[in-house]
Amino acid sequence: MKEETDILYYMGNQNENQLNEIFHALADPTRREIIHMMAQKERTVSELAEPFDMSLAAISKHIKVLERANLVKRNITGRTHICSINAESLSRASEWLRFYEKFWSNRFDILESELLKAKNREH
Amino acid sequence: MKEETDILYYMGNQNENQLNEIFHALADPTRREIIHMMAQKERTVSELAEPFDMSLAAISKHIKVLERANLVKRNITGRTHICSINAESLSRASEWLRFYEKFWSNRFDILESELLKAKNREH
DNA sequence: ATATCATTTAACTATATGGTTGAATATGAA
DNA sequence: TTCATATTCAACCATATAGTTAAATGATAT
Repeated sequence: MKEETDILYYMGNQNENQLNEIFHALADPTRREIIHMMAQKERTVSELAEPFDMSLAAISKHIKVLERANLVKRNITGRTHICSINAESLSRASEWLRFYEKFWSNRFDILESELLKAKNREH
Repeated sequence: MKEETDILYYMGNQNENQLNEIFHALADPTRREIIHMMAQKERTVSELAEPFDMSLAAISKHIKVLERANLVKRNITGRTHICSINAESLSRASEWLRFYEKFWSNRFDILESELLKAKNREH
């Protein structure tokens, strides 16, 4: 039986796969910079490519990785593709992290209160 | 000149490298499960390896990746290595994500209030 | 119709990753 | 000392990743 605290159970497997892709997408500094650019406003592919010393094809691939992770959505109008952040995926990763941050710090709170109780019993 | 909103500037380069490693470490489901186990209590390497259908050496490598990302710290006592979460790195990644979550949703708030103003002017 | 612009696709390369097995290291116990 | 335990290290393999260049697709503009 899984415990209530088992985030893996709570989240299910599809979500697990999505986390793989989200974190993998975020692990590349070029892709994070792309997200940074999109955070301010939507951008076309060539706008996103401009600051990088890298082929358009390479950026195209990076965007695809972000898309696969659902971090970016693309709006095709004519020949230009306009990319924007999908914050839902950002928050999925964010939630995962906050869960463990909190879990771990709770552990210390509990530890601390146990120590306190023990200390009180000494007297 | 960088803007105040430029988290990359604010964070510096060392931090950037750490983010690469943190997100990369988190992109693997085995490593996330290892973190999950450690969230409850500290664990030895073999304890961490036990639930996986994988060699100890493989888990040893996974732990090393987590260590390199500063997500895990190791306490060697005799021949057993006790691993625990280092929440500081978790929160570094968490901060990064929250920054962009917030940034993006602010963007919509601003957009919305602009639309509202525009609407009011119509009357 | 043709040239140009925005972007993707395909084929290829080098390197990184995640796993394996077998040997090495180092501590603990008999 | 000898044997077992906990863990790492080294060499290897298959696959994935991040980049390249050149060609293909598809929409605009002339």
